[in-house]
Amino acid sequence: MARGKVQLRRIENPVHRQVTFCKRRAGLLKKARELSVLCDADIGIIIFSAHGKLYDLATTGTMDGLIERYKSASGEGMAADGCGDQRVDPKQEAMVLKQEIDLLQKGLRYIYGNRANEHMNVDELNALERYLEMWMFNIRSAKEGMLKAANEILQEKIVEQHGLIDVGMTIADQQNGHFSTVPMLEEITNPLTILSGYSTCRGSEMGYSF
Amino acid sequence: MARGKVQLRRIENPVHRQVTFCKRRAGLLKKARELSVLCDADIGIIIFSAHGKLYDLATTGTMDGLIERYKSASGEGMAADGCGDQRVDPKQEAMVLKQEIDLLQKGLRYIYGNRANEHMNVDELNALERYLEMWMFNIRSAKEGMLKAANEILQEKIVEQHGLIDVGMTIADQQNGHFSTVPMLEEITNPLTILSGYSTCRGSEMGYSF
DNA sequence: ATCTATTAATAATG
DNA sequence: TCATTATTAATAGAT
Repeated sequence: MARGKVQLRRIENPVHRQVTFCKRRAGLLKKARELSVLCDADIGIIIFSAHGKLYDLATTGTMDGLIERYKSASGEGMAADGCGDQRVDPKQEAMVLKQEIDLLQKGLRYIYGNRANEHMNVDELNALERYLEMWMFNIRSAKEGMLKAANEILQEKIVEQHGLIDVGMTIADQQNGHFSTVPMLEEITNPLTILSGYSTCRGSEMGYSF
Repeated sequence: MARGKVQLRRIENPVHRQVTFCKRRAGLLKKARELSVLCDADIGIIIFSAHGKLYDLATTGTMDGLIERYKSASGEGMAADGCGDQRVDPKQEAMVLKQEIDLLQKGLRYIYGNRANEHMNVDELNALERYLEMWMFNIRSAKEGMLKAANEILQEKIVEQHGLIDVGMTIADQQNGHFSTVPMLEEITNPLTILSGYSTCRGSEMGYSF
């Protein structure tokens, strides 16, 4: 994509190769971040340079979390369960949650000390910040008592867009045998998980500041 | 890269989002293959769609192989801490920390669990909110610190006197449009534990690289 | 590291 | 889903 077409083979000149590696590696990670944000995907990338140096990216949670999720997801594909919708799979949901908790815990450790051992990169900090923004938004919604109305709108939106009601609601229904006639925070969708109802409430757009 | 600039936020229209996901996912994997071939790199990519479907790529061997290699490579450099962290009273600290984690966990359960019996009262919500605010503040400060360090390396010239704050403000502003106040380092405290101090973190210590 | 001439990717559209 | 194309984005080569 530049002065001259590129041949799809190993670049022999070591200097050129190194330069291209840096540039394209940056480009690849940028693309991954964009895809993650634009399409609500969770992406992990592992890159070993020719000399064995590691570069990585996890757009959600930590790489370890993504790896665990990968192992469980890739392992189950060929076995029993047939063709259920994976969205509602509690295991999947749990893996996502676990990843996010991993990140929160990592953030805790980072903030509390032992900084020498904790290397959070900008991406992880950004992810953590996004989670906190959403979480805070939800808390404030609860406090302001606006949740009920917001929730109804949100649920309608979700139902019409995905034809799906969040898992938690179903579980709560089963556990309690009934559902509260005055829904409060129970109905809010996963605050840390972008794949659920989070659509109109980016923290950065809420106009709060401190 | 097409008719109209793209905004870096979640695509709301589900159809557009799905189409973009397919296209950009293909593009990302293609870029990864190219980088791998051109520069002799070993690359693994894990993608979970918003619906939890897994897509992956391993340019060399298997994903499991890359994962193993990743684990051994990232595991290095992790040593016992032992660094003289000046805590006041470890037991006191632990108690405070435990209380705060309990609160966070309760908040998590509250938001995630959809349990009618898990109602947090307003005081708890307020406390949780304050924690999150401070946490977020520190995260943004950390990001700012990284950028500032990077900037210093780049410019190799440090602004004099109060000029340093101006630099911080500018960078922070560019990073997130909603940064209302510029932190002064003296004021930054541990987000969850107000007792403990805050030590500035150099960006160079934090695996910041693009 | 930066700068551009080019190619490559892709958003909108059919 | 598949093809087209007007634009933007990425980047190879040069500095």
